[in-house]
Amino acid sequence: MPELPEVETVVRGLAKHILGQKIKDVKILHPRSFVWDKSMGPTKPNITNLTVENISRRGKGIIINLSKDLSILIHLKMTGQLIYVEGKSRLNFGHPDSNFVSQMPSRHTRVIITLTKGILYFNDQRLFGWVKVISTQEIPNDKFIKNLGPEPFDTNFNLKYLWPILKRRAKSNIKSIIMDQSVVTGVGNIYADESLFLSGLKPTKAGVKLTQQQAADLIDNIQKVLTKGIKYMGTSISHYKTDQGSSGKMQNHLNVYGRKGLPCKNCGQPISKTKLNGRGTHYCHSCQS
DNA sequence: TGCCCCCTGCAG
DNA sequence: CTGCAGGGGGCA
Repeated sequence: MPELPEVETVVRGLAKHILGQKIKDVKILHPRSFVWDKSMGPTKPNITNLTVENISRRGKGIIINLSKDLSILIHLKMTGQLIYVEGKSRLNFGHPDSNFVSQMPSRHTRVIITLTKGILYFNDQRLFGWVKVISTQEIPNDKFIKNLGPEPFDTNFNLKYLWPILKRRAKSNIKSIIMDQSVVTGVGNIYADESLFLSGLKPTKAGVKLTQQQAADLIDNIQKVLTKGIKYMGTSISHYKTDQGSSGKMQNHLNVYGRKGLPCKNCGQPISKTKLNGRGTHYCHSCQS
């Protein structure tokens, strides 16, 4: 899925377009994709006529606050998309981005939320993602939200915080540590590989073996790579699209991810790809140790 | 704290 | 046909 930069891009786009709009209708095309918090009782909550008051992000989760103290929590997981189409048109001709998702609903549309001025489509090929209705005050107790560590740009994601974790998780490789959402939120497979490349660290390196300087640099590089990802509106390699249905541009600026066999942009040696923690893992054999 | 699993679809 | 895909929950 979308990692932090992709989710942040979607959140910023939605904030620009749907704030203040009222929900006119909700259509559920696949029951797996639409759930609600157990505190809401056994029957499907009705969110029609509620107003979109705020949109934010926590880790890779999207939080849409509605009126009447209700909220929608959304996780895109691997293949989720949230696409907003202004007006009632189903087709969008002449869009400048050739990768624009031209027809909504698509084959993988799971939930359709009709708003006052447009329609919000939740698409999800693999059905791992979800749209969850929850009372706003219950959000901190949500299973997904509760487990999240600090945001990567939060000042308390610092060496003093990370160092003891590296010491404690003595057997864990550094990639699995930075991808653990309870350690720091928002880093997924692409940006983990990219930040480890910038740090000159092999993904398999034991976290406990990092020096304090390396750990501090890693924090810095995680922030740098995520900032760059946001600047380029995310990485569109397979399913990710912005809220406007266009592709991100960060795939053109990656150093290692998806570059197996291509020359390292630093030393020219071919980029290696292996499997680590069950995930495809890219690195430069010569620049990272 | 690793590993299997949830799914669909596409490349090899 | 098998393996793989940007996530994370539940389970030893």
